[in-house]
Amino acid sequence: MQLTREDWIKAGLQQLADEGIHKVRIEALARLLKISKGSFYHYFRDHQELLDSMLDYWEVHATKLIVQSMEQQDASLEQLLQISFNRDKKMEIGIYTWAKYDPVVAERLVDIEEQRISCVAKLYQKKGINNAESIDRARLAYLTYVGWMTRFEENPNFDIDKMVELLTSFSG
Amino acid sequence: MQLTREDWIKAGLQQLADEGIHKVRIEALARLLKISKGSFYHYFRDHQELLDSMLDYWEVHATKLIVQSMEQQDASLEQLLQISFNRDKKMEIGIYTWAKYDPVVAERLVDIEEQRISCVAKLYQKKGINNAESIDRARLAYLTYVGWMTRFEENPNFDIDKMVELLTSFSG
DNA sequence: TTAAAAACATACGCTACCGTATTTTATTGG
DNA sequence: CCAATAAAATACGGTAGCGTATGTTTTTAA
Repeated sequence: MQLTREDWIKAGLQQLADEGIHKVRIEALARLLKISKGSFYHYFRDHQELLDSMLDYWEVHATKLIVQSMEQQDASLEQLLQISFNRDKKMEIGIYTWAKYDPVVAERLVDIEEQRISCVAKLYQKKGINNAESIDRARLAYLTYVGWMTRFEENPNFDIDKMVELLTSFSG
Repeated sequence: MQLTREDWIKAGLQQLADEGIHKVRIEALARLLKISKGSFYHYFRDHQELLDSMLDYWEVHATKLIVQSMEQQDASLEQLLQISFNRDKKMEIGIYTWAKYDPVVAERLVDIEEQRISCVAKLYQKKGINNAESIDRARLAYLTYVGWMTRFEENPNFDIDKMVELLTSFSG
């Protein structure tokens, strides 16, 4: 079966999730796809173009669509946080770690995370919390999410339910 | 002036903080230290031994000493969080990112973070919060810290004071 | 002072990548 | 069917890094 450009991108993203951005190498992907590396250059000018394409692909498939569906579905704050904390995080943490090495990725991540934060902030407002505090609380929830994503695989002592409970309870 | 083993370790950690673990290369460090790479092998058997030594060094100098001093100095929760959020984080984030690529580093980080968490939990208890909730709140604060460490450089919209305020206020 | 040891420099072979050039095989439209 | 195009394979030269071997300088200790 003939490969497509998208096959290379998916293989790159899979490798990113499994091994990190530094293992996203043309020859390694070619081995995984059981094809010669020569054909890679039919679909991409160079290694960088693959990386760019991977980020584009992820941005559309893993983020924009999710934010949209959350805005539509009218989910509760608790539900949104539970969904966020429970989704498969391997790809996501791969992207975040990648951003630590690539300023272009880092920049695009800021846009995405600000979207996510304002999404959460709206749900805090729905619970009757004022505008300013809603944003602060959304930022806190988001940072907790990033921290959890970073550490939950290595340290199993973090209880999602407890975190969500604390993040969604009012302060006195 | 003659170099020491510690000079190589410090250079390695500096490179880790500045460029990440993947740029901690023998020949790159030799260039930085303005010395030939041949002499590296006088102090270390191989590249891995340098990495091991770097982790040892960091564990002693950046963590054990800090935890000790905090336990002694009888600081408040707010003070501890402020100090944690304000310290230079470049080295720390370098280590955490490194852990994503190296299971040995990841494992040692679990011990360290559990120490830190129980340290924070004790301060929550001092404020009159019961044992179980203190630990949950300490975990929340810790995850927020990790998330903030990961993102604050790229996204300046996170306000430390607001985060500390939310983390230290009681819930109703 | 001088021989041994430590520190440092140089040169080498090896591997894993990159990107290019060239050739071979498949696919497709006229 | 058969050119023309696309896809894939092969072969090449180049770079960066590893670890070893070997040679040179510097330091140390008897």
